[in-house]
Amino acid sequence: MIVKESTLDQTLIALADPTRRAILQHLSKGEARVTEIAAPFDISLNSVSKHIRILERANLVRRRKKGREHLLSLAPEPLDEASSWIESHRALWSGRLAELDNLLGSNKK
Amino acid sequence: MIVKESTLDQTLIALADPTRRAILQHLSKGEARVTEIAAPFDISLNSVSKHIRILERANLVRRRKKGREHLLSLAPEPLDEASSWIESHRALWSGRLAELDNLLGSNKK
DNA sequence: TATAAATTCACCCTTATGGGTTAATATAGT
DNA sequence: ACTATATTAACCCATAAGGGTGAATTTATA
Repeated sequence: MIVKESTLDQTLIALADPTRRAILQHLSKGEARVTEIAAPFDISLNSVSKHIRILERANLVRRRKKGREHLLSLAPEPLDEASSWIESHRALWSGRLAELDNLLGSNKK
Repeated sequence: MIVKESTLDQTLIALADPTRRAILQHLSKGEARVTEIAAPFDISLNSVSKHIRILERANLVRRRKKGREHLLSLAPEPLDEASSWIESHRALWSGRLAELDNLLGSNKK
């Protein structure tokens, strides 16, 4: 049973797919329509549409409608949380391992 | 069809689950057995075992057997790749958005 | 108004996740 | 040799992902 489903979860899930990372990279060049985003991929427009929904769920992408076109743009804020989680743990863990290596090293007879 | 299945994918998938992040956090205090890791959770030992397998698949956790006990320990290296992907894109995107804000700001009559 | 374009919706299929339970395996200890 | 412990294996179940197709919806345009 899912209790909370944090935004961090959704962000990491969204980033854990190469197609979605490519979509984000495309959007880093500026606003784009769904069809434009889909063009480089040889999967259906529909699949791309679903990937976009997952990116929206994670608040990594925003949509604004202009007539029949849906214009997508980046919203990088969620990356802050993901980045800080990973970065803080990375620092902590590397530190602990280094410390452990020291202990083992100095115990070596 | 999955073509490559990068280590970055596996790392992000592994991190995108709160149970697995909690396991990593537990392991940051040092090597531990599967049973010890499972204790704080009210899910079955078996479920925890599966989570650990996913962490191993991402090379975030290493296992060494000592008799009937399996001792798990952290291997933080994969975090480097994840961190650098996110961090570099975060920087890029925030930059672009700031730039865009500037343009819009200066165009405002 | 009729048609074309841009998207999504509603389905289908397959595979993976995350949970469970009940064996099976391997090792420790008596 | 038994028995208990630590862990995985082999299943079952439900749900979500990731892909597809074809219809529906909305808006632009001839």
